[in-house]
Amino acid sequence: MEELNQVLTQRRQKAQELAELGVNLYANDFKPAHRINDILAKNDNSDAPLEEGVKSVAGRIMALRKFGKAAFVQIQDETGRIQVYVKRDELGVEVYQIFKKLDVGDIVGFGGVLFRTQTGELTIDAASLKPITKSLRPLPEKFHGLTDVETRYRQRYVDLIMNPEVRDTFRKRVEIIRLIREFLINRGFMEVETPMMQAIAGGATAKPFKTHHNALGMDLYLRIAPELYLKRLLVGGFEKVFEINRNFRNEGLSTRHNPEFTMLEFYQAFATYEDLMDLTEEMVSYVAAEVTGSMTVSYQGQEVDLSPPWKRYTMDEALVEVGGVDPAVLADLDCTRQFAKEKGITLEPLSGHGKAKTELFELLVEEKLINPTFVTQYPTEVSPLARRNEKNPEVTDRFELFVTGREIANAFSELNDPIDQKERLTKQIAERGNDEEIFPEMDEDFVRALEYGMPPAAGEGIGIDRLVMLLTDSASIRDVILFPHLRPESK
RNA sequence: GGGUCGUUAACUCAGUCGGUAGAGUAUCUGCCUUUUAAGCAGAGAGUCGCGCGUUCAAGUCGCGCACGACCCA
Repeated sequence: MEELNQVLTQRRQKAQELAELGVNLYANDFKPAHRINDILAKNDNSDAPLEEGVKSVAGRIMALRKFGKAAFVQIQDETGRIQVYVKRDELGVEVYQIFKKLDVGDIVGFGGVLFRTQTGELTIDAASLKPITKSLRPLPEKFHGLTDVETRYRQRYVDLIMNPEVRDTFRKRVEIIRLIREFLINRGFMEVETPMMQAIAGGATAKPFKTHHNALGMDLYLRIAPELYLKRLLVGGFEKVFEINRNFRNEGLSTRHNPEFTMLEFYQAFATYEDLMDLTEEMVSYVAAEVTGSMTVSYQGQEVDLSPPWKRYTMDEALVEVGGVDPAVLADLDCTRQFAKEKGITLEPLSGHGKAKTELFELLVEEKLINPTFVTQYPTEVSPLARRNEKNPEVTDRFELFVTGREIANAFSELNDPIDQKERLTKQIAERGNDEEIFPEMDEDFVRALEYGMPPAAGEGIGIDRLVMLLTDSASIRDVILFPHLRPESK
């Protein structure tokens, strides 16, 4: 138990004194009839007469300016803040006695009629007062608020009380997800739920979290991707499915990585990756316009234009046009490898042309793609689950979407040839066989599903956290996750 | 994993050359019935992240650790 300092002790004493005055410190019998923002909105014209009648609101005291026998109180509910004017002569001596023991941070209810102060501020003239919840801890200072990022993440509840822009970011996050759902459902997609705990962590290459099921006596992994299950649903005959849910990857934390993060994955039968480029353009620009009211967003000082159509490059085109690479270098494997080496890239002896190009792309091109850009024709070598291009089997019918230099989406026409798929998975497993933190295993059931026949389809994953970062101008993924992972507090 | 920076009152921050710690807000007391970071007068409040070392003396210098931020891998 934390030792009580002076301030905490005084709060507890006040709470005791209020209790002795007959106040229920944690009452739950006050039903506010109005929300603060509604009152503000309906009375925002300073020339028009104010609404008549008693308003009742409940919220947290955020500021308290006390005079001898009167006071101005700022109270905040979920929707906003309003000022309340409290007078001893109106409330009566006994109620005012109780009022004087209230603190910033307490939750109270007020009833009264509206008026404007001499400076024109809309104010409730309190006729009644109801203490609802006593706060035993002081809020941060009123001018600077709470700025310490560690405390903001560890005590998000205080962050949310103090920082309206943080509340706004998380409202936008919810809205973005709602709009995506609506968009997909309106186009005939069905939202599904697939296992978060999987016996084989497939669908991506990443280190999984391991857990154990006692009754079954077996290890399970938290999923790194839902992909292989969503494809099983295509086999089952559902033609347009999506899932918005958490993936878990047992890797480092950074401004762009949280061990659990939210992915949208969707799959559409009889569609190609080109269809998904159109859909993605439409969906993201629609969501952006709805959430921000504009097709251009400012991200960390950069202007980003989201209006469609978006630029589309093949990887080779992007290397030449954006990365400034000589086309002759890309034409020949040895030239490409040599060029990559000059750029400081170390390649495994067995890695081929595609791997070299992808490394060069990451180094020379990615960070330059500020406005939304689709990059297509990813090498087959780095795309184990994607369908080969009919004309050039070295590349796949795949794209990634980049905005502000970051990957936002990854999509491809899905490989549905079970023989090819099994070979590629076998190769992939062999390649990562030495990493003890990855648990490679052939998903025989997935291959069996493909053997029944999966309709041709295209699928896509969109990192929701990164999309929310873009649309809320947030520098860190921790600013768009309510409770980001941190190390335990020391002590 | 490496580098840089940070950690001082509940919050936001100062702290000089190493000499036993300061401000504003918040809190407490008194005055104050239209304030807007309300005002005036007074008071209390600190394990200077943790540990070890150097020194007569450490918030300050050194080393280690913890937590966080940013950059790099």
